[in-house]
Formats: sequence, structure tokens, C-alpha cells
Amino acid sequence: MKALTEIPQAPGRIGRIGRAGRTGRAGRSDTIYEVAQQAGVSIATVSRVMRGTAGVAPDTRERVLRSVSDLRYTPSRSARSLAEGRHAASGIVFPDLSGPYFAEVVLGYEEVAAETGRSVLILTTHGREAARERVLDLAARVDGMVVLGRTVGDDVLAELVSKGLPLVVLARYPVEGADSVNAANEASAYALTTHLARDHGHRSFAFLGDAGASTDTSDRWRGFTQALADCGVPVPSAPVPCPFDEDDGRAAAERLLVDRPPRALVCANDEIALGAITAAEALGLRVPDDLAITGWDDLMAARHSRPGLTTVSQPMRALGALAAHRLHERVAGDRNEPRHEVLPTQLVQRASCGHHPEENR
Amino acid sequence: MKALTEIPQAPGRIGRIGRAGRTGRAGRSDTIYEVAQQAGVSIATVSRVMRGTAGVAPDTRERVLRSVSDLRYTPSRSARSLAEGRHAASGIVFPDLSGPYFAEVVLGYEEVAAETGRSVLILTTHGREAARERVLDLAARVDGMVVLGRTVGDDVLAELVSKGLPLVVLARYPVEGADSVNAANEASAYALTTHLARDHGHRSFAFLGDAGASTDTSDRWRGFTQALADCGVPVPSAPVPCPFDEDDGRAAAERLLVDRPPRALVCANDEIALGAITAAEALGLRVPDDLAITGWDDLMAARHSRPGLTTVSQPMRALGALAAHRLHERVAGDRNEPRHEVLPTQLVQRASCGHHPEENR
DNA sequence: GGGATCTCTGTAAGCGCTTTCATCGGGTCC
DNA sequence: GGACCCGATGAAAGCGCTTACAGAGATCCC
Repeated sequence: MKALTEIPQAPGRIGRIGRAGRTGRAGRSDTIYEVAQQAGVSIATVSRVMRGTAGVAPDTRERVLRSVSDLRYTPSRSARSLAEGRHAASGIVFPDLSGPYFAEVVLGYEEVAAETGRSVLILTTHGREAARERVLDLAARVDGMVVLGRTVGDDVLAELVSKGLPLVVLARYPVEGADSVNAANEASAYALTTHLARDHGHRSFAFLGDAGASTDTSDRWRGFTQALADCGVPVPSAPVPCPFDEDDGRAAAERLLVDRPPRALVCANDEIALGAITAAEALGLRVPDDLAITGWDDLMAARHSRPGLTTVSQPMRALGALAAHRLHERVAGDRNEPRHEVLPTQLVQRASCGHHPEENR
Repeated sequence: MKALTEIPQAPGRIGRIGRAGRTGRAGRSDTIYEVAQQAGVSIATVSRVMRGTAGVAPDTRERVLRSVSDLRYTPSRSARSLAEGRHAASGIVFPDLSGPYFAEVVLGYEEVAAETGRSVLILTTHGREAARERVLDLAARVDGMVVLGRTVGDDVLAELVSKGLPLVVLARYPVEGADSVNAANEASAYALTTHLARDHGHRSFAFLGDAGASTDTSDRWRGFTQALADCGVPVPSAPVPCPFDEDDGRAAAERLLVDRPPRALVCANDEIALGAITAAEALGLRVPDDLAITGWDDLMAARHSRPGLTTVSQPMRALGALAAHRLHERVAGDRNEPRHEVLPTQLVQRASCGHHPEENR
């Protein structure tokens, strides 16, 4: 074994002289230098052991590992990131919209990201304030990023792409240089609307939701109008504007139903739909006898509401997981040409869209 | 203005010679050196401008800012963290338990963390696999951490504390050296159970949930038994074991109800309770006439279920937000003595616990 | 008018790692 | 027995920042 002197390894590392020994102060985290010293090896060897790089003699490795566990050494992540030029982390950006939707997407995402050895940073943009800055800050902490729906403008995304940051958008129209993952909104809207018009024979429709607010909603509106046109049913000129939560849905539905109630009300998500059911009942309308109502997302509450809410089930976890996989491929450099994927959804028929004589419940 | 030579600033920085100019390659992120060079100043000045440190002449600042925006420069986060010795990030660790509960807590947390200028890293421990390693890895990336319920053992938490990492536990019993934030589980269990026994006169009870699975549940069990004892009602010897989700609740309730149905069933959360309602109805029991059922959390579905579910509303966002505040104080060094806080909950009476003659609905 | 003070800027060390390259001490090979 | 190779290790540069310290002018005061 070589003798250890107090002379620092690198000429420039003068500061080391003063802090060679452990202070023993609680909270002071050890560095690779302390481990190396305790094990009687150089920091290079410690690094090799920590990273599992080949070419360390078994007994040396053993000695280093002992010091590591003695000192409870954990490498500094920032130092490692700086030296490696990567973060081993990825980010996911979503609007506030608290509902279960985003939670599920994030969970699906996190699970896969953890498998691929990446930490996950989350960022909610709530409305607007400083979203650009926050996203750019996040971008500096990760190797790649998933951006959901209404969070920041395409200009910001373009900026990220131009910095060379791997990017996947989710529930949002593709942007140049990024992958995209979406649910089959237009198709499911078409199927849902056709079911209402053809199977139940409804002839007067309204669509509740803000088509400008998200690409999901605008795709649903498109599928909705297309289906009506194909069924020869009058097409409303525009959606009835309505934000995303239950109270908004109730308020908007109340105004609409007092005014000129349609026979069927297609809502952009379950929360709006549940609010609309409450509003309809308050006005003395029976659902589905007087008014059919449908939602989107198949929340837990849709299953338990009275009447059960007909809705569209989306593979939320799968969306998150797929986004994570695509991002991983990008980061790993496995692929360069962009991929745009659309996951299938499923129509969930319950009582709120009308009676199904042949089905139970 | 000083002349800029190709001689590197620091003697050790020899590598700089070869890469002084921008390559222009897309995806290559600029460094402080490029900005300094373009603005004709030293990197120290650029750093001062970026951080808003006082003492930079207005026109110099102007020039630097122009270069920064020309080059779309974003400082390297790892380099900054390494130099500053901090991450400007904090972590939150939770079990898988996907329900809305955790999502809300995390959102409340993230909001506050963002306000205090910290990024948020999330980690779910799903079950158990490698939880310790994952948590320690996370610990190396953050300045402080919040740990929820059933995730890792107290030994791991102690290890974090001994490393000097500021720590807050949430929905979990306090550990030495960490703050804690909890909801008033025992008190709300006591109030809920008393309501069932005293106001509705129920005399035969069961508790559905795994008391060993989380401190929340075990506190609820404790408040439950205490209330029964105080009301002179027979106390079950143990909870009826049951995991956390709806299917589990249904299955466990089915077994229980066939066997020896109680008059009132207190469930450890809403999902179990909703499953139990389904089971009861399938067995031909009317809720609440034959069987009273209650939950916890006041999920959206509790409000929409039929009958409406009597439950306990917990301030989930507030719990997350409070944890973030306490963590911030710790990280900022504003406080050293630990704080343990309990947030009040609210009993939400709906139809599932029995008829309330004097109340509507 | 000359030292004291202030303002602005640059120099260089240091943060804790990774990794290239050089070195060293044995075997191996004919 | 010398040329060679190979495995194990260490020295040192470099990742991109922050910041203590020093220096250069400009300003001030008596």
C-alpha cells in the first residue's frame, strides 16, 4: 500500500490541505476524498468502484466498499451530473387542473422513468405566471421533458427543441422535433356522438366545454360535429364555453338548460358532466329521460353517480408510461425521427345517455 | 475595455484553449464563457449579472444581458448547484396508492415549493423494491425532503436526518429530528363514531381497514375504539383487515356481511366504503336502513355516490402546503426545534350513515 | 495635491466528481 | 533473459459555475 501524504493529488487543489481530515460534524456529507483516504486508494479507484467500472482488484474493491459503508458515503449528484454532462432526471410539465387525470398520467410516467433510472421533476404552470421561466429552469435540470396540454406556448417548446432537449408532448398537438402521445379524442367523440344520435335517436345536441382551451377538447368537438353531420342531425355552431371543473359545469349547464335545453348534452369531461347532472336535477329535468348527458375520462365518480355517467375511458397511466418510454428512447439516442402516437379509448355506456333495453344497467 | 486574448483565465483551464469559439452545432448549450467572450467581460461579471449581485455598471449589465439573450444562455444547473452547495430543489416521497389523496397533497406541496423557488422531485416507492436506494439517491438531489406514510422504514429516515438533510414527515408518526404534519385522525374517528353510536343509535360496529398499514389508519382505529368504549358500545377486538382500494373493500365487505353483519361499518377510506356499499347492495342490504357505512377523505365520488357517503374531509392540499412551508423553514435554517402539527378535519354527513330527520339530504 | 475611499471588474481557487493517460510490477513468450 | 503485454492504479485535467480577493481608476476631503 502506498503511503498517504498530505500533499494534494492535483496541484490546483490547494484547499484540500486544510480539510483533509473528517470533522465529524453531523450533517457534513463525505466526499470521495474521505473515502479514498480511508481506504488508502486514489479517488479514481473509488469512482471506479462506485460506478462498477471494470478493472479493480477484488480486495481493493472490498476495502473501498467497506469505507463507503463506514462513512455512509453517497456521491454528490451535482458533481456527478457536471462531470458526466447529464442529469439522470427528466421533467413533466402540466397545467394546474388538479383532477385525477393528471395524477394518473404522472404516476404512469414516474413508474417508467424510475425503471429507466431517471428521477422525475414535476412542474405545474397554474395559469400563466412565469411559466416560460419555470420551464426553462426545469429544462436545465433534466435530460428530457414531457409537456402536457395547456402549459406553455409552442414558442417555448421550439426553444427547448433548439437547445437540443429531447421533448415529448402529451395531450397536445405535435411540434417540430418532438414526439407526441395522445388519446383518440376525435374517434371517441365520433363514436360517442354516433351512439347518442343513432342508437338513442337524439336529434338536438349541445357541447359543453371550451374548445380553445385544450387540443383534447378541440378534437372532441371536431369528432362531435363530424358525427352529427354524418347522422344528419343539426350541428350546433359552437361549443357552449365552460371551464373544467364541476362548479363551472353546473353553472354553465344551468344557464344553457333554462335558455334552450337540448335533448343531449355532450360534456368535455366528467366533472363538467357531473355538474350538469346536478344542474339538470335542480331544474326538474330527469336524466336520461328528459336529457342525456355524457362526459369524458371515466373518473371514479362517473361510476358511482346517479344515474351512472356514460363517458369515455382514457388510458391515463398508459399515456404517461408511453410518454416516458418515448422520452427515454430520445434521451438514449435510440431514435431520431419523431413518432406520433394515438392511444385507443373506450366508450363506457352507463345510464346517463339513455335507456339500453338490451343491457343491464 | 480590456483586450481578450486566447490565454485562459485560470492556469489550470488548459482545455479552454481548444474550444474558445462557438461551434454553432445545434443542441450544444452555451456556457458562461461564451457569453463572457461575446460581451467582452469576464465570467465573474456574467455571473454577477445573472444572479443580480450588486455592483455591475448599468451599461456593462446591458451588454451582458444582450449576449445572454442572443445566445439564449441558461446557466448549467449542476455547475451552479455544485458551486453553491445547494440544489434549490426538494423531494417528496409517497407510496403508490394512486387515489386522489396523494395527488392533492403533492399539488399543494408543489405550489408552495415553486413559490419558494424550489423545484420538486417526486418519488413513489410502490411496494418496497429498492426503496431505500431510491430514497437515498433522491436525497442526494435535494436540499430537503417530505416523506409520506408507508414508504420507507424509520431507519432510513434516521439515516437522512443524520446526514443533516432537513426532513418533514407527513401522515406518519414523528421521527427524531424531523418535523411532522398530520390530519386529526383520532379526533375525527372519535367524532364520526360517536355520531354513529349516539346520534343514530347504532350498537354493533365493524372497522374495515388494515390498522398496521398506515399511521392514519391506526389512529383512526384508536379513535374508533375509544369512542365506542365511551358510548358503552361493544368494541370489536380488531379491524377487519382490508387493503386500500375499491375492489378490496368490496371483497372484504362481502365476506364480512355474509358472516356476521354489523349494524354500522366504519371504513378506513372512501374507496373501501364505496366498495362496501356495492357489496351490501349486491347482498340485498339497504344502506343506510340495514347497514350504515362511512368512509374517509371525501373524494369526489363520495358526493356522487348513491346513497351519498358520510365521510371525513381532510385538508389534503393544506397538508402538502404546510409540509412545504415547514421544510422551507428548515432548509432556510429559520428554525431548529422540531414542530409537530395536526390539521383539523371535518365530518361530512350524508345519507350513508343513517337518516338525519332534521337535515335535508 | 495626495492619501483615503468607493465603484467596478478581473483573477483564480474551489465545488466533487469522471475519465484519459501514464506508470508500475509482474507474468509470458521464445 | 530481454521484449512484450496486461491488469491495476494513480495523477491530473476538466465539467461550468460562485465568490473571495485584489487591483485599477475615479472621487473625495482637508
